[in-house]
Amino acid sequence: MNKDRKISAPVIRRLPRYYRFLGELIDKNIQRISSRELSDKMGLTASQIRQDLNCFGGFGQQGYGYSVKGLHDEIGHILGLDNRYKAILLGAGNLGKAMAVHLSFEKIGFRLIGIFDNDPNKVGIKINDLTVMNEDDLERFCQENHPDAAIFCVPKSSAPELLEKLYKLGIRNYWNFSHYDLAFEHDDIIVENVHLNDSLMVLCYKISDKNGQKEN
Amino acid sequence: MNKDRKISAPVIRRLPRYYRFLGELIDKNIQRISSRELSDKMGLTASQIRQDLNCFGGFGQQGYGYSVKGLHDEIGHILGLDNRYKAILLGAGNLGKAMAVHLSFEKIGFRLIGIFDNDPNKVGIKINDLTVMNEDDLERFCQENHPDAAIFCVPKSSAPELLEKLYKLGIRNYWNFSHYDLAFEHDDIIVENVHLNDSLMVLCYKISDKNGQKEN
DNA sequence: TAAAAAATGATAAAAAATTAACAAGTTTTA
DNA sequence: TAAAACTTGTTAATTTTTTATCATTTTTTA
Repeated sequence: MNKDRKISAPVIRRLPRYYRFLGELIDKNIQRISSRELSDKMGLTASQIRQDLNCFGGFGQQGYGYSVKGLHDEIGHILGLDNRYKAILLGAGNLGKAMAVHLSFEKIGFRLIGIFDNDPNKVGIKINDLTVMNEDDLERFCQENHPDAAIFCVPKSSAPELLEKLYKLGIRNYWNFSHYDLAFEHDDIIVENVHLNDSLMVLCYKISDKNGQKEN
Repeated sequence: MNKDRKISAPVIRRLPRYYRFLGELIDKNIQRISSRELSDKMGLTASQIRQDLNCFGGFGQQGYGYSVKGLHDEIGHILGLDNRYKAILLGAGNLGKAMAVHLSFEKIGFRLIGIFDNDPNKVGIKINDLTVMNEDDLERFCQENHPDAAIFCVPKSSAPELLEKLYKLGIRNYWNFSHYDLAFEHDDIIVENVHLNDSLMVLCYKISDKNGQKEN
């Protein structure tokens, strides 16, 4: 699929953003766009957009630009959004519930097939059309359904142990919300982190930095 | 405070992670650490750690290393975590509620002082010790309380309009969860984005990429 | 229909970020 | 107490990422 393997992380992280902006253009019924116009909208350089896209192939046409729909589809395909990776959610607390309800998994490559919690009060609750299961059912469930990925919405304290359990059950891909860095015990797992605390701290830094500059 | 202004974004984004790891060392009663040891734990190079820290000053000592507690405090201070920036939360849906309940604002530079929603069914609900207010009360509330930052947990569709409202009320700092890029209408605002969709798409890419490599 | 304008993809240049190397100083060991 | 082992902060080298340039092709205009 890819031109020649190993796309750099910065490029990959920009792809979803391209995808989003192109989606908005589709909604506005715009059919073609040049790297220049897109760069204006997105606050990037046109050069960067062309460079990024050319990691995967020449999707544009000289003198014309890019087909919005065509490029949107291409990027969706590059990201693998046409997959339906089976995901299970660990932790049905506020955060886990929010993720289950808030996200449109089906549009972005996943299907949520199970929700687990070890709190008996949570077991049995319905979220979307799934019933929260006890963590004791994990083994049976995984053997029957072979989930591809796990969404980690558990407290830091239970993260390491739970990771081991899931690793033994064959799960290698993780979306991690716990305030804990997975991925050190095993070198064959993929982890995408959402460190909310870290993000808020960065905002705190930026605010403090701005205020500091004013004072100078 | 800073040695000489303008710290690069990659460095800033690593600071919370250093802070977290140092916090764990404190919990384990470890009092000193070398850049080498820390780099092993964190999966970085020792050189990078020393380089990063030296953006802000020489916190270590030759032959000894760094005082864990001292460095933790320094980084917390650099991040501005000793502030209590007043934050309001917009959107008391699943996601907003999760943020309010899940995060320890007070430990990371903020204080949550108000929650707003435009859904009458949500107004009046208690989250933590705050009662959800109607968005019509925003103006009065802001004039009385002067919040420093807004946490954006609203749907994409209402994001642009709400941003304008808050901008007019003087709010310049945003933590953005909406699937929308703020920060183009105004060049004097600070936005820290948490694009959950984007993050999940990146995971999707990584999984697809790994599978693709296997097939090759 | 011919010239001008516009736009890509590719290559080259520049800038930024990471890693390596090392002098200078501290701690530990024997 | 003297030598060996460590470790930082800094400077240099390397690598990565971003930006600029330009030949080539397409579209638009007159």
